[in-house]
Amino acid sequence: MNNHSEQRRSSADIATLIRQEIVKGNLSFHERLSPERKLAETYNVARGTIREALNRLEQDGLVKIQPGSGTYVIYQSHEASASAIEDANPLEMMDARFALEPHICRLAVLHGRRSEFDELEKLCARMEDKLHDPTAFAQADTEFHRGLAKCTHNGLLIWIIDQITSVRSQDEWRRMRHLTLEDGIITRYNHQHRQIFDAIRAREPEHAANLMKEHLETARLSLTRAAET
Amino acid sequence: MNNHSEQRRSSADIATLIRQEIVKGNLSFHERLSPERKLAETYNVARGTIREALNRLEQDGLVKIQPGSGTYVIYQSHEASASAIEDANPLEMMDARFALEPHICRLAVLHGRRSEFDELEKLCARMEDKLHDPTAFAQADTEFHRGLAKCTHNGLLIWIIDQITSVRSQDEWRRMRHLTLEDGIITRYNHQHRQIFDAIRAREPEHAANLMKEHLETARLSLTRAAET
DNA sequence: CTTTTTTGGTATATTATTGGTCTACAAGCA
DNA sequence: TGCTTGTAGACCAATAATATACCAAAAAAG
Repeated sequence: MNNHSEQRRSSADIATLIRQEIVKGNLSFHERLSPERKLAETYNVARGTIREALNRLEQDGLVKIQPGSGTYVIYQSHEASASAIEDANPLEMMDARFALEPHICRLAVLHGRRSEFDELEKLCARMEDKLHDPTAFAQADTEFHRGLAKCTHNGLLIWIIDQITSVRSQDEWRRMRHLTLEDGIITRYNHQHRQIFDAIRAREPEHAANLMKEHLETARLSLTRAAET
Repeated sequence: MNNHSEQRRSSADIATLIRQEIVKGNLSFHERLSPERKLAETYNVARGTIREALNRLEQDGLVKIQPGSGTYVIYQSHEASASAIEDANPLEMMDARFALEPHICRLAVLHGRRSEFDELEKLCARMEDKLHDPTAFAQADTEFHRGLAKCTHNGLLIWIIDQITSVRSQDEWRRMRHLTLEDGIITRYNHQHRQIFDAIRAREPEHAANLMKEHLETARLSLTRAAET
């Protein structure tokens, strides 16, 4: 409304201005605001006024003031996180894998090359080796499933698997995986992986697809069980 | 708003800069970052600051620090790999649909609501109406298959279908579609769509899935036939 | 294989920056 | 007048960034 440059601005005005910067996304999550002295300069206002505004914003939960360090934005703008794939939940992902991976097994049988099968075998060995290291196992597991996709020689399918995997590697997940990946489960997964691999190398598409379904069913079960605890 | 040149950069700022490099794709999957000392030089900042930033990025799961070796990107940026979808060919897409859509039919039976089925029926009617307008038919067809995905209530699957569809709508495609979409084919598609829809409304998951496989087989055949001419 | 180089990990003293606090003063308003 | 609010400046304590040196593991060179 008013904006004659030489007007005195209240702390509430400043708070509004900075709040707008934040929700508009000019200042994004975890970003540090300019120091109070600098803000005072840019807004042409005394430092005390800035401080009052910032305290207000902190009470509103937009900002965290850390003495000696700075003032940081703690507010997730909706636009930033709404990337559709970002907030897929575990069960959605399992359904997507259920759709894709059995058929990927069939295609792997059809189009896979010996060298790629050798790769898969190495990955099986690595997973069996990492029985007591859930993190390393999970990584090898991801590569195994990606390796299956690579056997199809279908760039689109590989891309889709990669996208799904990128969901899999989100933060919330890592915690859940620690819950689910006990030694017993890993042993079982390894057995299933090996079976799937054998079926593919033996060029038995339907068998491989069915084994994959079993495998995914196992994974889904341990997921839901972990979710209940 | 901040950093008019002469502001001291905090580790948070550095973390933000490097994070941007990664998500923009300047630093891609499995790539090694410059050594810390070098980064300190290029960002004009002390090594400790770089280290703090990198530790942050590691906690965020963007990066893996390997002592004695280097720091590696472990994050696949969506934007960077988006090109993979640009140059997918028709047959790759058909295989992907073969993997996805039959299972989508099963899930549609499980989770679909009456209102969504009504939507599908309208789309069937619209397609039957557009027997002599290939462009309009193709559009309704796309919406029908997307509608099936919506019945699953699985945001991830819907997203994937949308991505695949965006491949479908490329230029080269439209030409091919004119070749393939004669009246006879459209009639046959309509019949199959109607069958699939009936099976879903009758809550017969396997039947619906099999009908979808037939449908896709038909589509693939007319594609390959068009490619030969 | 051994040696050298590179790389991240750690420690520390120093310096600079930043928010926190206090005081004195001026401007606007009831 | 008396109250509130913004201004200006000084100083403090907490924190972070710097600069430097040295270590251990990995990688590269010989």
